[in-house]
Amino acid sequence: MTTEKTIERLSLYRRLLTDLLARGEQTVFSHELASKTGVTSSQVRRDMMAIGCTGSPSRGYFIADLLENIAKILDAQTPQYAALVGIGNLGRAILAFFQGRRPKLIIRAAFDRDPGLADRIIHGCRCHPDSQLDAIIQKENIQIGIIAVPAREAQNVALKMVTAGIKGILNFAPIPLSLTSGIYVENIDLTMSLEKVAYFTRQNNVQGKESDQ
Amino acid sequence: MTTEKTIERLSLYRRLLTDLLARGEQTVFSHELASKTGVTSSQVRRDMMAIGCTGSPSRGYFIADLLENIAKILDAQTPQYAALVGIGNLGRAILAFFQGRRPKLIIRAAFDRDPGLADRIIHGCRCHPDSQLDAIIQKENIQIGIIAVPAREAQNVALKMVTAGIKGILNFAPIPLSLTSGIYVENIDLTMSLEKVAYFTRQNNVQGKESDQ
DNA sequence: GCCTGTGAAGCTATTCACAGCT
DNA sequence: AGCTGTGAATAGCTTCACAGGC
Repeated sequence: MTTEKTIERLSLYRRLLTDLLARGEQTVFSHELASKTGVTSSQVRRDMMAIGCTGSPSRGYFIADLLENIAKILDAQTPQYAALVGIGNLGRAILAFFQGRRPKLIIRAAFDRDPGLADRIIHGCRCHPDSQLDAIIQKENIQIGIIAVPAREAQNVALKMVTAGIKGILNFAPIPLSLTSGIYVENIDLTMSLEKVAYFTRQNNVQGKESDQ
Repeated sequence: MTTEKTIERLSLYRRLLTDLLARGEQTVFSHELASKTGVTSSQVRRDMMAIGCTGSPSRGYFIADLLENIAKILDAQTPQYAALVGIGNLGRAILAFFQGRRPKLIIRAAFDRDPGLADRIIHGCRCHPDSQLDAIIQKENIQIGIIAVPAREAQNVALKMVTAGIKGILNFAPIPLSLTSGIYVENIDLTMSLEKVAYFTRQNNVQGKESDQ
């Protein structure tokens, strides 16, 4: 099975490979991809194996082939839709990030408590008042939720999402959500990440721990 | 030694524990903390062991004791300063998140290419033009950098940070930075995270993989 | 009886090391 | 000579399971 860590690396490889292809490269060796992404070349070869790609000792891997196989794993056949809740600075940043990036993964609706935002279009995504969350998620067949509201509202929003039929959540609120199992939750916790950097920066100063990637 | 994963959980525990303490709780059992954070109770006990906390079978752990020991690990003795580069939506969201959250971890300066922002104060943090990056990082003894600029500028900003003396970086740009070793880099890659959620949401639908935390 | 503390076991992820190919 | 593909080894992380204490 394709594990969580592998999926993360595939997403990373894809960006690098897309770039290489755009520059006219046709093939790539495992050690090249490795040094650009900060993993080892064995790791790259293992990952290529996992997605059923095969290279040749003389040329390495065909970039187009890799991209095709990565897409087969990462992209849905039919488009997947996501809904964002919380159109503050963070929400807008997220919309900007994804705008038209992946044809098979689209943020189709955004919600906010502030009714003043209703019907505005931000980075190509239509805004709605909170109250329509349930109806629109169901009507538009949205399966992914993105939570970008303050901590105290997050649990509540998550429950509403699940009720509306959402199956996976990307949560930016710095609290663990408690939901019925069967819902995939990915947490991005900015506070935690900064504390982590602060910690390892100190260790660095003291004892010279190596950089990652 | 205290590993990366442990540090992440400690940050999480701390938030939960702060909350519990504020509600008047004095003690907590490993399984309570476990269910609130989505880890197992063995894991909690292991982590408590790692930070030198000890509980009693009848009462569990003293919350105040845990918080003190967690702070001993996560917080610096003297304040640590961070600098943010890129005051767009993402940058502002980050500033809002951290404003006064941790007395020992302060975003002391923000930089942007847009000179129109110079000398404004956003969420308590003073903005500066790009050109002063080097001087201010050195003068203010800033050791942590936060990169919230578009992908194409990130590598360049990172190099400038390192030249100015920064030792750890929190990178939001969706490309791996290549830096001299000895600099700790933590990447937060929004595109990757959303692709990951999309992937596991699909798997969920197909075969019922369990939710994490 | 229900908890903590922890050695031992089990899992997962990564790296080693080398046979085989070109 | 330098690369891929991969079994075997290693390292890292989590859970099991149970002794010991309240």
